[in-house]
Amino acid sequence: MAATMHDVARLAGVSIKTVSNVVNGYPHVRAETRAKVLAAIDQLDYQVNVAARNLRTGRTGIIALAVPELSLPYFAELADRVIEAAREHGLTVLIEQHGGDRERELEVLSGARRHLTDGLIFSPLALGAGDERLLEVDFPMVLLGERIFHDGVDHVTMHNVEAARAATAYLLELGRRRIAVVGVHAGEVVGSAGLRLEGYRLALADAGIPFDPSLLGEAGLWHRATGAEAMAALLESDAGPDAVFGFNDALALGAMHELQVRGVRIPEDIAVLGFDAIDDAMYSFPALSTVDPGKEQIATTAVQMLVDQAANRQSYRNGVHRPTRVYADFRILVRGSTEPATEASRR
Amino acid sequence: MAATMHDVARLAGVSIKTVSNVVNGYPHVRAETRAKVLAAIDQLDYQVNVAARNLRTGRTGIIALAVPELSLPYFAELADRVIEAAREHGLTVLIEQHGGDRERELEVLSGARRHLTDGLIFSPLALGAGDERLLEVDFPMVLLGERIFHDGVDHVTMHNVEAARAATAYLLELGRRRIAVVGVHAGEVVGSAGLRLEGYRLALADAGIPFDPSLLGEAGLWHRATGAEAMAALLESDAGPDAVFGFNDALALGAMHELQVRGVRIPEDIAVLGFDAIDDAMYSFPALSTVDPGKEQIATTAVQMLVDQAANRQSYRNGVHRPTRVYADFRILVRGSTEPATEASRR
DNA sequence: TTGTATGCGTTATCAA
DNA sequence: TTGATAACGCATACAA
Repeated sequence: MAATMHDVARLAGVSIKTVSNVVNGYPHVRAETRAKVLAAIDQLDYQVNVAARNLRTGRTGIIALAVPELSLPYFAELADRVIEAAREHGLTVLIEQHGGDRERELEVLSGARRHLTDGLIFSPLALGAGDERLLEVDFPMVLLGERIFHDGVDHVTMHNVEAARAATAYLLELGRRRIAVVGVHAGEVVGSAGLRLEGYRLALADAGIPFDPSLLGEAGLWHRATGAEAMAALLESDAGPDAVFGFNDALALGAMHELQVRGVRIPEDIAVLGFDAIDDAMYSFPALSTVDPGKEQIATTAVQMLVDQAANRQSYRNGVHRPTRVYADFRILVRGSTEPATEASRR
Repeated sequence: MAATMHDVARLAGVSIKTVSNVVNGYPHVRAETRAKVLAAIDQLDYQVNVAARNLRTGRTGIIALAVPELSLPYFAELADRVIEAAREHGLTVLIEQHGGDRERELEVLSGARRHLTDGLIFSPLALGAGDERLLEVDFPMVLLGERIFHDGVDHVTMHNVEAARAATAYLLELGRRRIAVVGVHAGEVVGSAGLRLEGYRLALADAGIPFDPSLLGEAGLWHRATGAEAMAALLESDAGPDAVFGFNDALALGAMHELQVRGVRIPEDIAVLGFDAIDDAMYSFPALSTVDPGKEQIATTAVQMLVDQAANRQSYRNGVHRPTRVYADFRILVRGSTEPATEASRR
C-alpha cells in the first residue's frame, strides 16, 4: 500500500527522524542527506499520512465553515472567498450547513467533527441573545454575522445599522418617501434583520419622516421566493410604496420579479435596493443597486483571525490575548434599479 | 485537556476496551456496564478523537468535493445537495475549488488531502481526453460531468447531447429559426460545450435547417459576464438571431441582461433558454426557461456510489465490482423567456 | 462479557 | 547532524 516514512528511511538508508526532518523542512540537514531522502520519497511516491501527523500534533490543516446553506448566493460567494483565503495559509475547508436550524447549529458547536478541524468560522442564524455561554468553546473560533456577540470570541461583522441607515438615506435623497422594507423579523433586535431595520428607522428620523409599520414586509427566510411573497403582500395592501429596501439581494431580486410580473416600472414607479452585492445583482434588469458588505474582507479577516488564534493558543487561553471584533467596510453600489439615468448606470 | 477513553474507563471502573465497545455500539455489553460508561462519558464530556480512530481504521468520515468554484450557482447548489446527501450517511464534506486550472485539478487528484478523506467527488474542467490515466487512483472516486471518462471509474453525468437536442427542438417547435448558442468552446468535442453543441446541430439537422456558424457565441468561462459579452457580439454581427440557447443559466441570464439593456423584447423578439435550472433562473424577468439536469439525483447518486465503493473496497480493487455510469434524467422547464402566454407561465 | 497488549504513522525528546 | 524510542488515542486480536 502507500509508503510510510519507514519505507523511505529504509530506502534512503537513514533513520525515520531524518526523513521527518526533511519532510518538515527542518534546516539542519546535510544537503547530501536531504537529496538522498528526496530521491527515495520521489521513488516511492511517498506522501505524509496527515491523519498520523494530526494525532501527533493535534492539527489537521482543515478549518470548518458553518453557514446556513450554500444555495444562498451570499454564502456561496463567502465560502468561495474563505476557501481561497484558507488556501493561502495551506488550509482546506470543510463546510457544514445548518440551515438556520437551532439543533444543527448546536451540533456545529459541539459535534465530534471539531476534532478533525483546527478551527471554526461560524455564521449562526438561530442562535441569539441568551446563547452567549454556548460560544465559550475550547477550540479556535471566529464568529460571523450579527446574531450573537460575546466578548470572549473573535468576531467579523459589519456596520449593519450604519449601512442600512446610509442605504435608506440614499433612497430618501432620491426623493422617495414611502420606502418599504422586505425581510423584517418581527420583534427581533439582534440579527441582521433587527439591526438593518434600526438603521432604516434612524434614517427616517434623520429626515423627519414618520415611521409607518404598514411598509414593513416580513420574511423569515431571506430567499427570492419569500421576497416575492412579501412584495406581493405589500402591493396588495394600501401601503403604496415608492421604493423597496430588501434586507438582502435575494429578497430584493424576488421583490423585483414580483413588481415586474405586475407591470410596475423599476425604478420609475418603485425603486429597489438590495444588500450583499452578490454577483447576480449585477445582471438583473435593471441591475440591482445594493450595499456591498465587503465579503472579501470578511473572508480574509476571518481566516487570518483563526490562524492567529491557533498560533497563539496559549495566550488566548489565559486571556493575555484579547479577542477582537472587526467591522468590514461597506459601500453603496448604485445601479439601474434606483436610478434610470444613463445607459451606463443602468447596466 | 480533552478526556480520552482512558479517562472514561478509569472513571467508570472498566477497561478501555469496554468503553470502545460502548462507543461503537458493540451489542454484547451488559446494560449495567453500558450505563456506567455512558454516565462517565457524560460527566467528562468525552468525545471520540476522530484523528486517532482514523489512524487506526483508515477512515475519516470526510469526503471531498472538488468543483470549479462555488461562485457559480450551479456548483453552489450541487454542493448544497452533496452536503445534505453526505449527512444522511454520517459524512462531512470538504470542498476544494480548482477554478478550472489544470495544475489545481492535478493537485486534487494527488494532493496530500486525500489522506484525510474517504473519497472524492470530482467535477473537472481542465482535464480531458488524454488524461484518462490520471484517473486511475487508489481511493474511492466518483467523477462528475462530461470532460473525461474512464471505464474504471464510477461516473454520474447526464444525457447532454439528448438534452441539448430536445432543448433546441423545443425552440424550433416555437417557430424559431435563427437559434444562436452561447457558450461554445471552439474545437471542443468532449465536455459540456462540445456535447451540447452536438445536440444543437442534431436538432437542426432533424428539422432540416442549415447550420450557421455565425450563430455561435464563444464563451470560455460560463459566467454571466461572458454570456453578456457573447450576446453583445452576436447582436453586433449580422447573425440576426430570434432565439438564444445558453449552455448554462449564468450565460443565458447574462445574455438576457444584454438583450434587455438594448431594448430587445424577450421572448417576442428573441427567446432565451438556459441550462442547469439554478434557483435564480426562476426569478429573472421574464423567468428563464431552462433544462433541469437533475442536480438532486446527481448529488445523491454520487454520494451513494462513493459509500458503496468504500464499503466494497476489496471487490473494487480486483475488478470484481464493475464501475458504473449513471445518466441523470433531464427535463425542460418552460417559463416566460420562451413563451409569453399566460400570466402563470410567465412567472 | 470484559480485559490486556499491540500497532496505526507521525513528531518530539533525548542522546550520540 | 542524525538516530533510537516514546508517546498521541483508538480499535482489535487474543486471552481470560
